[in-house]
Amino acid sequence: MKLQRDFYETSSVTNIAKALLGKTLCTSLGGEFTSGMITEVEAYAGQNDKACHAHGGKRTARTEVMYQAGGHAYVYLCYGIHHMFNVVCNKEGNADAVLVRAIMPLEGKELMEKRRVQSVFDHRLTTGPGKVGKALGIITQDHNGADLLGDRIWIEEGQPLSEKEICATKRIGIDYAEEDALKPWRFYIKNSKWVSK
DNA sequence: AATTAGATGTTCT
DNA sequence: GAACATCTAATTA
Repeated sequence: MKLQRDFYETSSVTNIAKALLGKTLCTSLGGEFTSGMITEVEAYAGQNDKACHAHGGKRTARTEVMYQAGGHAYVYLCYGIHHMFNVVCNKEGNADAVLVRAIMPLEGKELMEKRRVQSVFDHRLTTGPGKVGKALGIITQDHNGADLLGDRIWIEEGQPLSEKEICATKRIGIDYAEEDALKPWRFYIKNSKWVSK
């Protein structure tokens, strides 16, 4: 069952981030299908969050997608190499987003391996934002702004998780964000191998 | 085992 | 030009 628009619009980013854990992220690109369970995410709270590209209500051509209604994909090219996949949250005009940092491959494992050009199949395949994008085939900005209710990229209902299985810590790689860098907005599934170390 | 360099696009100084 | 929501491979000790 594909998640509907109100899932992305009716809750706060941090709640959506937690709710996304255990769900199934699917892509069907160029006739090739892959899916994986979301095991690690980070919440970015738009205007109020210094770590977010759109903090303070800033708008650029790149961040424009984040201001759309929840349920769209924000694909961001980082360091000129890595494509990160984000889920846009909240209503149109807000710039909240959830970064998917790690998944556990379910279907299309061979395809992911091929895309990553990595011979061994272990947890390093899809643990890390740049790797997730590559494994899922999101390697261009073509998918920036894609509707998650469409048929290229979407999220389905997955494993129900209890609060006990969810762990919250501070986010990674955003030291420049001062006090916001300490916010416990990174969530992952406890006891899962499929999270970045 | 731990640190470093290098790749490289978008945005801001 | 510098910094950045990173990853890999090579080098160091």
